[in-house]
Amino acid sequence: MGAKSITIKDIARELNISTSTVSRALRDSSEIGAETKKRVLELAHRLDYNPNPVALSLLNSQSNDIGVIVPEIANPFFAIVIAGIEDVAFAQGYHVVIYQSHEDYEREVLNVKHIYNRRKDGLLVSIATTTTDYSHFKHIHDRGFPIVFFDRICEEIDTHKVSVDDFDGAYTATEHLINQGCERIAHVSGPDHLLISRRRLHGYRAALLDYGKPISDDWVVASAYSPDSALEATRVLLARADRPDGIFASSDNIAIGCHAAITEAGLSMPNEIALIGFSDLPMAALMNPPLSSVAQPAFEMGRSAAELLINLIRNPGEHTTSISNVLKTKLIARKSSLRLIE
Amino acid sequence: MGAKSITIKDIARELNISTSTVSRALRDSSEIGAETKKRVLELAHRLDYNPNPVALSLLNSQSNDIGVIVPEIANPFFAIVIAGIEDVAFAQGYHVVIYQSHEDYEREVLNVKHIYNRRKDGLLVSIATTTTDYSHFKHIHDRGFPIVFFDRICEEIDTHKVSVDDFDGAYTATEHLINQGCERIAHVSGPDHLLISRRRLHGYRAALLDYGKPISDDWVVASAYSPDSALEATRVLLARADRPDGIFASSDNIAIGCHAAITEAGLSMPNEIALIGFSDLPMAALMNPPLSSVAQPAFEMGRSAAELLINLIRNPGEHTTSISNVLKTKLIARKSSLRLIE
DNA sequence: CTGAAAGCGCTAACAG
DNA sequence: CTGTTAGCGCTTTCAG
Repeated sequence: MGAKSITIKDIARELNISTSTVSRALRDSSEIGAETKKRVLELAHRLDYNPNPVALSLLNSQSNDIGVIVPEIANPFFAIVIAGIEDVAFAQGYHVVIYQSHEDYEREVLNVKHIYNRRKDGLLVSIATTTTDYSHFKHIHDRGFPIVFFDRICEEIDTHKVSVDDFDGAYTATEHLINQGCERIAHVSGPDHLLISRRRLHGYRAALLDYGKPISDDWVVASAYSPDSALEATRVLLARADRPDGIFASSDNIAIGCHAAITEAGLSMPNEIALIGFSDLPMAALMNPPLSSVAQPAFEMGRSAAELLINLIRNPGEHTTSISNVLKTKLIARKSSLRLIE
Repeated sequence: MGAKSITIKDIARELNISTSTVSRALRDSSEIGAETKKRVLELAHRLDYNPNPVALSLLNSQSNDIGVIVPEIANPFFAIVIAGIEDVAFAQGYHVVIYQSHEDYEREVLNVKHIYNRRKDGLLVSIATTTTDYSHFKHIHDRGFPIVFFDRICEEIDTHKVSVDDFDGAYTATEHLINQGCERIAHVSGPDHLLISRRRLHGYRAALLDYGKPISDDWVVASAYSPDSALEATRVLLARADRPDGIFASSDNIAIGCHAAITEAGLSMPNEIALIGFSDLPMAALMNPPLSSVAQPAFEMGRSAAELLINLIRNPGEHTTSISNVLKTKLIARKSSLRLIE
């Protein structure tokens, strides 16, 4: 198993002093003689002593780790959020441990257990699409474990949350399609039970209503947040007699599927049909035609969530009201929807 | 800090037996009476008892966690490799803890320390581009800590490695450009000190040599493995009097930069200039024109690396020769390079 | 079949 | 200023 790592005991023996003295010297306690302190520090350095974090963790029931659960790290949106989280956490001396639920409820439950049992100091989470029961979160939240939700938040639990203004972003996207002259605007939505899906759907409906455009359930098709699923859904949409001339997709991943279906059907973007997504992932600009989208401040979302969590960790018990930080989105118009020169 | 979690001590007290008996009953030891065993198990279940993994970890100096260090999870190639790793690890009862070096040497050193100190059971790593000193790996490897390198491997350390046949993949890509009628073939390479960069460069050179095509250092420009860096490099290349009519990019991320530069210069792909990348990331097919590439079996690479590592963990000391698993690549020809109908 | 005791590495009262 | 003791939660000899 390899050479044993050295402990304060080794240092104590070598120096003929007690382990507590070594411990105190290492932590630069004021009640240790300058001379002793120096000798300890020197030997520790020479021996390349490293405190055993596991022992610390057992002692304090804390780890300086914060757990993050996302559906998929392969999704660039989440990768960027994580970068934001790490940015703050690292600066505050926390290490970020990443977990993937793979959109699977069972896996999410396992991850939560792992995080709780391993004495992580807190949890940042964006819930899986298959999750409809929140008792695993409730369970640890009731025991005082710090949780902050981001993006795919859970309304049922009273704690801090960070999200974007999905309604507003969706409204703006739909409005944009209307401004470009679209008359029959469809929506490929995300899974129903996800709050972000519903909010985006509502924003879409509200814009149509405000502008007196036709609204119909036939124009709204549900899809998972994946290109494959969206491809299928869009095919159905395009096969209709009253084919839409504009599509607002609930995410860029969905928009990729729409994009493929439109290309496959031989329709021209944006003239025969205009398309806009949500998130503005890096690849949006690389598509052909480049995909319009609603940009989300992913990095900022990660930063904010991490800040709120660390606050919760450091000031436990302070039963102030839970904060819901709602970030602004930004419309990015590209060729997939730009019919007019603005 | 919330309700204390319950321990074997609680169970012991409740049942008026000793903790050791509880411990044994829980582990289904053969030397415990069926009756006692039943009562313990029942109470444990009723109380929702969970063993404290931190205590176990302190006791055994192991954690059932394996650490993985990648440059960036936002890179889909690594995200897929990780999925492969998780696939194997999860089935074997290990949890995968993901670390990012962000291509930063200092960060990589920190990650390695964390993994070693936290008593992770092993390390899977693809090294950062800025890493030129391998002593942090050497240090823990010398102490018997199990390490397996994948993709960006480190030759200096004698342990298992998983990579693809970079030379062969590069040769095939270059050969493909030659077959498509390219005469002046350039290469946008990755950082020099990365083995994969050098191997791909050599494959490129070998193909040109074999087919009697012109070879020149002017045709080879170095770039970081990022679109931005490649964009700059390609601009220089395209500004040359003897502009190339084919480019082999050392990775898809580099190819994205080449793609942008070519489009920016108003050149047509593949007729005026053909382009091929390396990795076949999902986005390659979505570009316009779709990007040709050399597919790497990323998932398989993850699986293989995890298997080798778990083997190393479970059979320590067995000083058999280190295995180098070299996986095959596959040419994926798309419109960015296909001039002829094959 | 079961209990008492020691110990993983470290810190924090409690004595000197 | 420094040492002794106890304990975080668990397993594992060693004694019954």
